[in-house]
Amino acid sequence: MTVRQKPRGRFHHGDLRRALLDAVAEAALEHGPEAVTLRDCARRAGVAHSAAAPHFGDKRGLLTAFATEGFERLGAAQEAAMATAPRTASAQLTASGRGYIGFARANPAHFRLMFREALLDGTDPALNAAREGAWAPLERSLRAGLPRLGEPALHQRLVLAWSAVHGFATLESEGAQHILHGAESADAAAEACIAAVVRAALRRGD
Amino acid sequence: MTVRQKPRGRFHHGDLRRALLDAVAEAALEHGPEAVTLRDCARRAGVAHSAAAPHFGDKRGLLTAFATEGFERLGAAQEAAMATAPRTASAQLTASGRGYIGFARANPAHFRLMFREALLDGTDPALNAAREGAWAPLERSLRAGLPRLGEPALHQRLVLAWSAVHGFATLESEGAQHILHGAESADAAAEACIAAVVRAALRRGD
DNA sequence: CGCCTCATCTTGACAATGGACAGATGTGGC
DNA sequence: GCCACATCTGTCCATTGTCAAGATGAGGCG
Repeated sequence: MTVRQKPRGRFHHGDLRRALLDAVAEAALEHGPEAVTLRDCARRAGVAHSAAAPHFGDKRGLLTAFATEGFERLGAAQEAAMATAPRTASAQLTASGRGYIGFARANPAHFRLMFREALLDGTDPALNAAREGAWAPLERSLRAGLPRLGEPALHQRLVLAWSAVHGFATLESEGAQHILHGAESADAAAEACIAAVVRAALRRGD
Repeated sequence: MTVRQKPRGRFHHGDLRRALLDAVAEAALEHGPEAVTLRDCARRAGVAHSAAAPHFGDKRGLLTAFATEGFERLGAAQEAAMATAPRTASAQLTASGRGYIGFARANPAHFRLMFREALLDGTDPALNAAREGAWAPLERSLRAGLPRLGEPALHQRLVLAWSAVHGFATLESEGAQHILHGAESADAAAEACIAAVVRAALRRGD
């Protein structure tokens, strides 16, 4: 009756939980996030088609766990970039944006799946915690850079920065590269976008 | 063998093409864009599940036609907003953003489906034409407002504005309202975001 | 060591889906 | 009046996600 969430030891398969999550990454990269199939993931992991049930419950559970891992890595990418940047507010904010867009670029299918709400379990506490954690660095750096701004005004800056960075990453990973980049290189477009966002977000005055 | 009451139209069905597209809109609104089912759409339209083939080919064709219609309406929403706004560059750009976000708000499921590249036929000429047409108003108004800016710099402004407006609309329609709005009203958040984008996009200097 | 509990995994079944096909049925051209 | 053809129906098939029942092996306890 008691369902143990954490499998303690490796069982028949070495680590099926990890193997299945890796299989999701593979499948999402090959055929797109919405085309991920439970049976295909099981095939990739070399197990029967219902072997995922003890670990993730159902397909939604598997994708939710995958998305949770994505949000954790998205937050970590920002933290890593910020750790090696100067402690200036603008440098920290720039690093956060670079980490965000960098993660979306390095893991386009993973990134897209993280925002397919219909495929995920929105009530999962781990997912929500990871999601909050992923957008905390941006909020923290912005709040540190604008200490005297009131709460509502600060929230507006946050929405602006979040929208622009997320919008760029989304458009890029969604197949609209031809629109975004034009004749320029992808990196230059990203850098220009981040710079503009940082300037607008840290602008003085209400 | 359920007896179906056929509407007395010219043909078997009055206008099945339109009925199916409306069914897609209904289904997408109820269960999300990725949960749209060909058979369910056919049921809503009161026809057999293979009746869509002559009109749209397959499911992807149906969704592609639906997305195409969405891009056309997205462009029209911006044009309509711009037509009633002053001819100032900033007013035109603001109106364009309002039209964009307004469409995404009024048709959240439609808007989301338009950017599910994996569900659409990216080679469809009508889709691509409508997509270009939808983002033309923003480019036109920005280009008119910055006549002396060089091409690459102008492109960067375009990317910034497009990213921020699209990012806001995406986050809002993707179920991240709790993050975006905070204690504020949704309209205030949108207006503040648009205002910041217009200010940043029309800023003088490279 | 022997056994026993239980999580893990397999097999088989089921309903639902998308696509393909042959055939019925109405529409418009001749 | 008659025929070519687009439209629509019913049926079949492979695939999918989920469930139920059974096999398998790990680790605890005597």
